[in-house]
Amino acid sequence: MNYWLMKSEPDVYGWPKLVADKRGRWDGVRNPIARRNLMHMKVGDRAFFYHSNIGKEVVGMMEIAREHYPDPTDKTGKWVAVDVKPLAPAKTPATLAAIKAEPRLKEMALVRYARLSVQPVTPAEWKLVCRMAGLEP
DNA sequence: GCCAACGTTGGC
DNA sequence: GCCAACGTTGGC
Repeated sequence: MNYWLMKSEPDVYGWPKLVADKRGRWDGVRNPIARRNLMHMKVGDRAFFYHSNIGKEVVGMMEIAREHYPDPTDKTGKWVAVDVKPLAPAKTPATLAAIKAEPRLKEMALVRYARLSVQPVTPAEWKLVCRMAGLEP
């Protein structure tokens, strides 16, 4: 199983909306590296939901529910979307500040490539962030 | 194919 | 609101 982190601005599409919807489409990604990551996702992979801009914290855990398919919001046919399902909310959201303060998370893509909206997470990083967020890994 | 100008993301 | 980092565009 692979682990990921996906960012969304909560005032555009936030965790509570995904929970209410029970399932969501992760679309609108327009960055080649993020696209490559989307294309590597398999059903059953886990992903953190990160609130960018407002909150700046990991607020929950999701599961990939459908592998990549053409993004319906994209006319060019170049970009892809995946479907996600919420699994569990963070009991104590893991903030960017806390993640940056943890030396073992120095190499995390969230820290190193701040602008990448879909990023891989290593198993070690996954465990640590889960612990910080009060999530079952 | 290079690179300057410009646009966007996202933290602060 | 600012700006650093980075991606994209377009002239050459």
